[in-house]
Amino acid sequence: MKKRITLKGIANELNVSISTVSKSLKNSPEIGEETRQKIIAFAKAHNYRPNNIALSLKNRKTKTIGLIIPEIVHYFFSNVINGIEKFANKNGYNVIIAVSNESFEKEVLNMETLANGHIDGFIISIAKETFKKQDFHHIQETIDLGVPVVLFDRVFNNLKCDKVIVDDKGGAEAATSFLIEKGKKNILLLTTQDYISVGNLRTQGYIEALKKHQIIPDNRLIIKSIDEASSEKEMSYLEKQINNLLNQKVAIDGIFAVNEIYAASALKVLRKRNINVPEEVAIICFTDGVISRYSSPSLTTVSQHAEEIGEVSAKLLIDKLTEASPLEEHITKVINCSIVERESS
Amino acid sequence: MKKRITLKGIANELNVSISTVSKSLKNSPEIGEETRQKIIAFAKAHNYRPNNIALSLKNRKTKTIGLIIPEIVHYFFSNVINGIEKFANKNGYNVIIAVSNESFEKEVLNMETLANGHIDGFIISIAKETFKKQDFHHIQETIDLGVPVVLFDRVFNNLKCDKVIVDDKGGAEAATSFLIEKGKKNILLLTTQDYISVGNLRTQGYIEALKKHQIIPDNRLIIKSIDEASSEKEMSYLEKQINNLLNQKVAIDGIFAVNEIYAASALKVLRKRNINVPEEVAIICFTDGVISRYSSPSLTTVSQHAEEIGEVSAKLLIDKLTEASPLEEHITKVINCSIVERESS
DNA sequence: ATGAAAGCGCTAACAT
DNA sequence: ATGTTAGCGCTTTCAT
Repeated sequence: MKKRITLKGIANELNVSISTVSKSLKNSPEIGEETRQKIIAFAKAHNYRPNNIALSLKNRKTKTIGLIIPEIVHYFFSNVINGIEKFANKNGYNVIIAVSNESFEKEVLNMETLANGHIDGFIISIAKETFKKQDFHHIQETIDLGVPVVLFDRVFNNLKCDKVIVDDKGGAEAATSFLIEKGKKNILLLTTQDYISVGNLRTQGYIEALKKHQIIPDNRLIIKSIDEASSEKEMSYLEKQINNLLNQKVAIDGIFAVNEIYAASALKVLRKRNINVPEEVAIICFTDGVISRYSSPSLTTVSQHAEEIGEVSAKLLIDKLTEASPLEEHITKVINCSIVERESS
Repeated sequence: MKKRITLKGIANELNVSISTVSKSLKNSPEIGEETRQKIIAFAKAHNYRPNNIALSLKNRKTKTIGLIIPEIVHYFFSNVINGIEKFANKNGYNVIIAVSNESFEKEVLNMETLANGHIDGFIISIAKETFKKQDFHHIQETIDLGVPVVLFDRVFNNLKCDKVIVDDKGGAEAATSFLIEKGKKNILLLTTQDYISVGNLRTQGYIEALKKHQIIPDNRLIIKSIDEASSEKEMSYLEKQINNLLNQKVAIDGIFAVNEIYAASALKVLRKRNINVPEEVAIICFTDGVISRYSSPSLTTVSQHAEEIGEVSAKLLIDKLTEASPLEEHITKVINCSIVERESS
């Protein structure tokens, strides 16, 4: 276990001053050719690596980005991370991840620990609990301190910072229209309660699409899930609701689900009832994840381009960090959705 | 945008020395009650936060863990991250993530950037390409430098460090036995080529289980997938093979797949042929992920306890960092698998 | 061409 | 009880 060599170490070994070593390794023309070569050779031989911490202390730059997300075991978020990581690395930045686990307290704590010198800027997707509390002081304070912040997906409009959001309403409208254009008329919507903003937006998109096609929305065809902790419970609730509807002989020839899991629930019911997908009922859902890809039949989805969201977020932040973009101006990028067609439609 | 206040700033404002401030904030009894209170109050009012970077430079400790994984958009790995993150946070550590993307070069690069002061230790799952090259010098050098390393899942035995591995063989044996004990006799194995170590181990476990139950392994019942870049190609290859087998009227009443995707392929074929699961054919597979949970029928799986793997890895590393465990001794923890029963069996 | 010294923010041993 | 100082590793300005 040899210790990592420092400038001082090299200077001592070679009987020169620390600054001579520093300059040589930076190929400063100030230093004589011979000395420089000698120092460079020695440094290479001893595998010298500058201590980034020391650099950070001097530069006030850590070249790392703090990422705070509600959860990590999630197709959307892990893809966003991927996008951020890719772009950041390409630009010499590291990414340090903290998971809020949808908790306000953990979000605040995470920001505090990272804010003190560890990171140059934040990329955040706000926890559900924070929305419920409507308490964004921790983010506001960070911004006030001059630390650049980029919000993605779960954003709060009153915060003055860059934002990257998904065109949820537009995507939902496109999805619904897609089914209508396939000749479907009675489209069941599986969505969340209205206070969940993405669910709400997607519901709006669904209604918009119906109206555009002169279809009158039918309340019986809108099922709003309960907000259960466990997705198992949500699933069984939805299954029951769908079964009820079918038992009442309500005609359904299409289903638009605001996420994969809701679509999976529908698929389960249809399969048990021997209803053919897509011949009798076509399905489309949000989130282009593994469930959609590997279910049978595979599901047509609305892709949110999670990786792109990550890349764009990282770009916005790094532009601020490198002052490529003015610190006081803030933009909101809307990432469009696109439909990925598969067997279920 | 007020600047973050430092000890020096406080000292100046209050006309005391920096060390008086430092000591006060640490509640040192050396300092007089009155001065201390005054300083503490001032610090609080100005929202003083110590600069962690400066601390790191002094302590030679960054309180952050470097995590290097092959990919992040992956149920297993994202669960491991979750486990690491949880345990690390609880113990005051941050996690900085770098993705090798299965590339040797990126793995080496990632380690280099993080090794220079950023992190106290590494947790690594080795990239496929690194195994192909059999070049582990970057990890060896890190260990030689005295930086603790913990390897998980994809480990290389010759490296002297702590390791956390999955009991792949045991899990496969249990899975196969599980089907046998359900009365299944003709169990199809869907596995990878032998050079993929986990696939290989799981194949061994399958054969072991058959032997233990006096069943002679039948080569026709072992399908080894091709090693394609795209899982779509793999899927269609597997589907074709399974169809062939069924066309030849080879009897099959159980399927053991070494991962969810292979099981999903099988499910697809069976559904198209109207073969009932689990009545006619029971299915079990490795990886207790979302595909298994939300497919219909849902799949019985072998859970690898990814989160536990993460927690144990983090614990091993932090024990080394805090010298709770001797630096020169290395242990290998084997995490057992367990079966999660669902509809497919 | 080379080196000394200050300073980034903090701690701690050592004065006073 | 409070202050001075050195030092963590490095950069940079200002001597020599």
